[in-house]
Amino acid sequence: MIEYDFSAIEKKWQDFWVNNKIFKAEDFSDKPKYYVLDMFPYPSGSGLHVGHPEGYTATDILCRYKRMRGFNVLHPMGWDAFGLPAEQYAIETGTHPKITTEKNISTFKKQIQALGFSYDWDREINTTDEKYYKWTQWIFIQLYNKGLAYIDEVAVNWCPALGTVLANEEVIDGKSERGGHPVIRKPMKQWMLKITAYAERLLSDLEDLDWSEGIKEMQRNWIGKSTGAEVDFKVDGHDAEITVYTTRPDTLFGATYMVLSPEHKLVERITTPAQSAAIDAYRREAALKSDLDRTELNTEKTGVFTGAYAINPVNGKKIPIWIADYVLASYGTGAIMAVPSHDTRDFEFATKFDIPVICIIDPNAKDAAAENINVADVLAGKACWTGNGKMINSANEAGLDINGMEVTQSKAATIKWLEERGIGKGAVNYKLRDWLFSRQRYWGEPFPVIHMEDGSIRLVDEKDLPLTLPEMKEFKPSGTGESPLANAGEWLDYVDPETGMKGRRETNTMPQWAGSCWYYLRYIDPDNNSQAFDLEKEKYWMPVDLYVGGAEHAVLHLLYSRFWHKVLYDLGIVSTKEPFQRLVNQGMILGISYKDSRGALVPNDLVKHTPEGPVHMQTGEKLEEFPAKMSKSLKNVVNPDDVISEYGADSMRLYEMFMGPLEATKPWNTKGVEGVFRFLRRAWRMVAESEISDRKMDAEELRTLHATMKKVTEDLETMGFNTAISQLMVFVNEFSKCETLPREAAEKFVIMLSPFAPHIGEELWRILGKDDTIAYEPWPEFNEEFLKVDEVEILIQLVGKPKTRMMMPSDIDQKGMENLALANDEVKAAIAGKTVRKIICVPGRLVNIVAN
RNA sequence: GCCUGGAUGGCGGAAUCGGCAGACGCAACGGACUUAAAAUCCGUUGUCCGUAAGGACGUGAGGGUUCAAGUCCCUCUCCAGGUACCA
Repeated sequence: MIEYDFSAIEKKWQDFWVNNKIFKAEDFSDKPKYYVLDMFPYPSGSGLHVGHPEGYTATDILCRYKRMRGFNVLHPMGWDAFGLPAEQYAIETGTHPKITTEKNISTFKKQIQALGFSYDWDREINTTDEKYYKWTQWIFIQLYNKGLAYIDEVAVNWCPALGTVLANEEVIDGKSERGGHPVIRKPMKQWMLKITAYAERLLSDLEDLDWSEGIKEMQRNWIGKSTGAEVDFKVDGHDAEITVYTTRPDTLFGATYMVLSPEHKLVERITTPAQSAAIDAYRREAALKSDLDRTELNTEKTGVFTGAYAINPVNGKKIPIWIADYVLASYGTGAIMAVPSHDTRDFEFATKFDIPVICIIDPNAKDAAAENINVADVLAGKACWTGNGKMINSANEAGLDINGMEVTQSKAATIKWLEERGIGKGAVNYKLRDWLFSRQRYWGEPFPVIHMEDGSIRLVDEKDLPLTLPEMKEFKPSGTGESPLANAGEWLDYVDPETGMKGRRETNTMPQWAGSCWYYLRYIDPDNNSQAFDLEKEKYWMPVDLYVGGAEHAVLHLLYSRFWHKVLYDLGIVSTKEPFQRLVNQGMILGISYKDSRGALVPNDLVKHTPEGPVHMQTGEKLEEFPAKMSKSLKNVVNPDDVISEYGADSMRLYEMFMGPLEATKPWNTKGVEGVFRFLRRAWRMVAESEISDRKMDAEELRTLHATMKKVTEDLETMGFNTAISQLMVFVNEFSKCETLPREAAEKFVIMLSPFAPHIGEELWRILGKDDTIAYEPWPEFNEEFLKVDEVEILIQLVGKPKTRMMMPSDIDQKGMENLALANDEVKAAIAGKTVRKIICVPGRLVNIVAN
């Protein structure tokens, strides 16, 4: 008999799968299709961490299960390989990003293959491959032709000292992350994508998706739809109007001032000479601050009076116009009417600058009490009330009277009045902004764009794609804020072959999101050189049936790719409105960390384990164990390679799934790997090192087998991997007690184990005398018949408390249960002298006797 | 602040429709095997009281509904993720 030698077994079957293309997905098969997608990784230099294989293992188990269920499964993998780290490494070492990327991909691929995932490697894609980004560029051209791509002056984080533009996350407290140099806002010409044109569809189509409510809610918040009205205010003494957006048109009578964002285009025109110096100073200061700074310093409201007044259209009153950076240029119209009595921000501002507060809503007394707000204070303008109530002081002589109305009603009435007079209209607004689509980097897709001498923009002809990145030796920033491509020499030059007009190529590149926006479509037809993908194949495979990945992509990646997908849908080249039908986010895996009594973190290499618990190696102080994000500084990072070499890939996979529910955050505990490893060894011994017999199973064995088939099947359908594994453990615990193992039980168990631990599954299948792969064996069907028992243990409760247990026939009716229970000696003794009020019988479970 | 999750033994977690809380695994303890150890196997293990039989308590806290609540309702606390002057 052979020992369980995981390293030999795993190598053997991984080679077998790859060499025989066991997991090749077939286009247009008669079988039902099932498309399972993993979020493809950025192949970083540090290799795989234990978080990656969590989602990958879950999808792999499901794919293997679905194949056994007769599905034609598409399960591909690829590389999201453009990105900053390779470029930074290039700046430091001169190594071309292409070389770094290739090296990292090969490490990642080796690590992923060592886990035995059943990917169809013939469909591997790489976003930095010019055969791939040719089509990313092609999609950009389609976006441009549809009017969804435009150039705009947008402020970027410009760091003069580094001579480069920084991403938001590279700026900390207004300083560059590296070096701590000052960062300022500098307007630059940038490509924008008009995602806002799709805001409504991105919102409403969420409805039919099988995603967790949490993720849908995050997307809804990000899109941020609000309904209200736009209202025009005349400026006193000027031939000008200011349009404001408000969600509370009903509060117009309470508007006592108006605020423009510092960037508002009317500010210069309306500012009075006396105020202009102060206004200029304030605007200059605001321009230097990033949006982030503006919101971080949100403690004190600031602002300056322009000297001008607006006319409140409902009552003709003159109200002062201020500028303040709490009003953002990018939302709504960049101007607000301020109602300090019923908006907390306006109230703070008005209090600070002594602006009148006029109450126009009499608060609902109960609501006010619940929030500890004094109604008299609100009515006197000394407190702010944002809740419900009845309108007061809200009528004019021009036919608007909303006094006494509740909020919704008064809103509608006001909008109607404004619309009739042409001074306002109902309006909808979204927080969602257009997508800043250019980066000042080398390592990204070049835009297929030429800026011509005469100022026009020309797109590269589709037949001339891909526009490849030029070979360069230096990847340093250009120093002007442009991408390193500004130094690309001849590559930049373009001459129109017919007119001879000169042009210069776009030097921006696309962001990392671009390649990941449509990769799921390329897997469908990865080698197509005449189309992004074949339309018939797309119809066959789409949509993605299950998409699994980390929650960190909940908003941006998923929103951006949904947007591109809808554009492609409108172009008629994809057949579904949405790309990802079902989405599951795997939880984070935490490492074990330690802290001392003061709560200070202690790196794991300074911790000594004693029988009394962990202590500090140097001070001997007792430490407390707790889960924390894996990080280099805490030295609590678990490397999958180490786990695999010690316990094998099957144990690694099994443990990742056994830890807890896929979507939960859970701490890694290497002792737990040992536990599942022991289970696999027990399973090995049970099948490979004990006698397999053709004897008939007894009723109890049949029940265990069929209960296991039922539980594992149902748990796979709901992705309850941890409980499926525990049932397989129960099976092994039961059948290990048998002298000989019935052949049927052995075979069905090995089939059920194989999606979770495929290497040992294949090997045990061989040992059971089979000579084909187990990957396409039909999944075993359980039979409810065998789950039946003649007698069940019924709990007898007395007034809801467990009293005793007794056996009863399993098909007994409620009356029979009652009779048997009352005939029980213990029950008789317990209810002696008491009156039975009520008896509740739950078949198969319990009898509850209410007596006193 | 707001939105979304969550809180169950020493630890990770389990518990269809409200129906025996703690499956399965880890750790710990006891035993068998062994010269010994490892490995393996068998057993114990929610807490408290009790020699025992047995009893009381127990799913973040408090209240409620019910014959019966981890599960349903109300109030609160804490933790995680997201978001942040969005008018």
